[in-house]
Amino acid sequence: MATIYEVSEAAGVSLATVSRVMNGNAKVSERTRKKVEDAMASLGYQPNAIAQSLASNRTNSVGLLVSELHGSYFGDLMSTVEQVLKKNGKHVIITAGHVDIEREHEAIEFLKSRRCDALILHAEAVSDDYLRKLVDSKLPVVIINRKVDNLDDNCFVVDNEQGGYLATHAAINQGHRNIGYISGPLFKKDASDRLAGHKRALAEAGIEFEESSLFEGDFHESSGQEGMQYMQAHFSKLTALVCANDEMASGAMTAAREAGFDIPSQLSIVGFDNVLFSRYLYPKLTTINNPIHAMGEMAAHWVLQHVYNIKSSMAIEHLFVPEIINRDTLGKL
Amino acid sequence: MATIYEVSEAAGVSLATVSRVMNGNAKVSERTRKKVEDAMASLGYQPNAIAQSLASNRTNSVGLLVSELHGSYFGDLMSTVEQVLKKNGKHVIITAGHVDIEREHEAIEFLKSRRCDALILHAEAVSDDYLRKLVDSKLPVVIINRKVDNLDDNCFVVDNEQGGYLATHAAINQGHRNIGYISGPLFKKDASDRLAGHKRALAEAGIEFEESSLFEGDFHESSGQEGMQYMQAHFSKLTALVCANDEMASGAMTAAREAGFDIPSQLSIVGFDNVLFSRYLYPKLTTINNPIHAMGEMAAHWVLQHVYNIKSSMAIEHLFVPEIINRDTLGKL
DNA sequence: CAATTTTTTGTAAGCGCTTACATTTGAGTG
DNA sequence: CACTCAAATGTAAGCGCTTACAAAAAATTG
Repeated sequence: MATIYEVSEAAGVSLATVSRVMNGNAKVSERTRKKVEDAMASLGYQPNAIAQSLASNRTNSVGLLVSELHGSYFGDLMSTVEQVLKKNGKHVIITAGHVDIEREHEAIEFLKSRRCDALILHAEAVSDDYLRKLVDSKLPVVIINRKVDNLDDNCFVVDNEQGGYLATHAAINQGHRNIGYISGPLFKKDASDRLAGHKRALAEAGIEFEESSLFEGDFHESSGQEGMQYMQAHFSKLTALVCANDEMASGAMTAAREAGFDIPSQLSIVGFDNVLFSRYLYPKLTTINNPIHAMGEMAAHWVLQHVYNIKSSMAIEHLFVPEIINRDTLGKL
Repeated sequence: MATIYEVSEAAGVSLATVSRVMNGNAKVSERTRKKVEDAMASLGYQPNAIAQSLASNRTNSVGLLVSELHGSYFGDLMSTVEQVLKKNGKHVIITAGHVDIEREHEAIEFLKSRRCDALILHAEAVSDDYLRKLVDSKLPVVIINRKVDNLDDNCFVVDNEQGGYLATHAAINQGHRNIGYISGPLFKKDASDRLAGHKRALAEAGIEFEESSLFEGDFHESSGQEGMQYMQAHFSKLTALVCANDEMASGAMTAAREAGFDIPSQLSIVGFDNVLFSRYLYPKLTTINNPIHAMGEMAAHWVLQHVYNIKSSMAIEHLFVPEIINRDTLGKL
């Protein structure tokens, strides 16, 4: 692997000059630029990014923490962030935190040790305090899908409460009054916010919230099935079921079908997130759009603007509004 | 951010000693080790991985190229590889090639410039020659889901021909004789191998392959729909449809349903890959298991053994056998 | 206890770049 | 053509580590 020395020798110029043509910042005469470029080409020179980073204290890479590497939600997020950043010559280092405080910690430390220029975090387990300290340390950080007090400028969130409201409101609009709800793990802010929205819609329509109508799931497919089974046992009067994410909605649909319900004529279902596969389900899932794509894009642009001084026409917004996607699983009562 | 100098000063030892306790390779007396560790702790010292890499010519990171960052198939792959490697203190740098020769090239160059210790590639667009050169360059490379001549030791593949055979064979076993086939883009080896298997099953059963029974798709959902429409127009006698991946099977199912077919009583469908969502489909998709999880695991272990000398009990196998997953979309004729 | 061997520690030369600063080159003047 | 001044190039000091090699300290031996 050729080094900058060999290039400088082959081109008959100094190290500094080679570096200058590589980075294109300082001025170099046309003639020498040409010589250097020829030398690079003939040697197949490829700069050593590690050495560049060490010398310049800039890695041109941004760290991205997601909870899982698989799953539609994170797939969309990673894909979007990578695309925007790569388009601007920056690179993404992705790590997974697995919603575990230790592992999220470790992942963030890893990203820091790789000297990422900025961090984009979908951190669910670490504490608010930890995140505040991180931001205080002057490392540019953006936080996705989580609102941390005093860190408003760094957070990008969807209005989960409003999303929860919209889902239940849509069901009520179709005449439903006995509405089951499968929530996510309620210690998670987004899960409890969505539930709060559900309750608000209920209250607004003068429907009393019944404890037995609630099943606390874990955002995974299987807990949707369990939730549906729970409903049959404890809240069998339900005509509509609102689920706090699409995975659980899918599980609930399977269980409902196995129990002999036709969807939506006998049971309506509403999901949340609008992940890619929600439209592959049968019937196609009515759900709440979680603008994860828009958030990822925004996060990437924030980094571009704040860290790399690359301006874009995109105005930075911190709160994203969810909206209902009407498909085929919500029917009139 | 504290450096090794500050640690050495605080501990009253030399640079080298600090380095030694960090890496734990050379021997250091208990007393000094303790002093150094205390100094590190009190300074909150975190080694600079960039500097370590430059000095040691070892980054402890392996590059992973996938075609897309989203999608079940790649999600599974990334997840598996990351888990195995992280468990051994190695890190993964993920990039996407988007099945485009330029972008795959670029992605690989990026990984090389980041000085990855090894590369795990799911490269679909670059040429065999390019890959051979890469391997010749002494960079440890493992290639997933692609067989390159003379690179047998570096390739991990599923037997696609056998998979294609199994899918069609299963349909024939259920009495089907008019079997449509939606292939992937045939310039791709895996797509043409699967088709070859399909033809072998046909031939074995004494069924003549008809050109009109074949639709060449692109592995995406929408081409499954198009394929189904094509079948109705040009091969309407079909009673079973074999699709070269689950995405297309899902699209075909949607189109079939819209055309009024009941699955599987009026039309049977078989997929390929057994990605996660195939069991969320309704009816649950009968498909061929593509042991992507096993391949990812194997690839990671190969790297561990060959690059880092970390032995594991896992024996390296290069060919993976597919098998049929019987669910609900294939019925008796 | 001096001599020898072994273990522990220190010294210093890189790794391949960037960049402040110094020097050279080359127009542009009068 | 000597004299400025700006533009182009070169020099050299790091960036924060690792690691041969050398030196010192500790353990062993007769």
